[in-house]
Amino acid sequence: MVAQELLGKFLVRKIGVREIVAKIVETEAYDGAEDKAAHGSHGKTPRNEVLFEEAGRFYVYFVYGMHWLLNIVCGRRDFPAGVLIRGVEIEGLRLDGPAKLTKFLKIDKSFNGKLAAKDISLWFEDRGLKIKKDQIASSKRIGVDYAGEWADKLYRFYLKR
DNA sequence: AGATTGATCCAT
DNA sequence: TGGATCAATCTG
Repeated sequence: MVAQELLGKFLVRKIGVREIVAKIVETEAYDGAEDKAAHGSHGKTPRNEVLFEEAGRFYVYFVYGMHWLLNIVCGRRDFPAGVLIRGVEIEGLRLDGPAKLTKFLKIDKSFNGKLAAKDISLWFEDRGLKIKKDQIASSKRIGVDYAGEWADKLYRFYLKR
């Protein structure tokens, strides 16, 4: 599952001459049109159409009138699966909360639909950090109580401290 | 626990 | 057109 593989990988954001390297420490998986908690479960709309694209693109959307959330699309084409980046660690500073990291990294809708790559100053790196299975914990996803049985799935993954 | 905030969606 | 909803955060 992609959500677990992303833990321990690095998200790199270049702002001007400065590169911010953020270790991914918390993710949530949203798995296809069947997942009632996922945006893709209500069909394709202008807002979520990026989710239906191929893997490797960013899906950035706005909620609660003030927060940008960063997702990476990881399903095949026309299968709306994505991983929400919920937490990162930057030089020992832990940013827990999906809107905190987007604010810190200056991520907004201009990244929506873009492929992760250096030419948009936002990309992933595998720096060879090995994550053992027993360092990964899982739990129910946050804020999706309305999703019925899907709200109880253990689709949230994070590195133990 | 409540206020905040605005894009989006669905019902009038 | 209008009101409810929402993958969140802050303050107290």
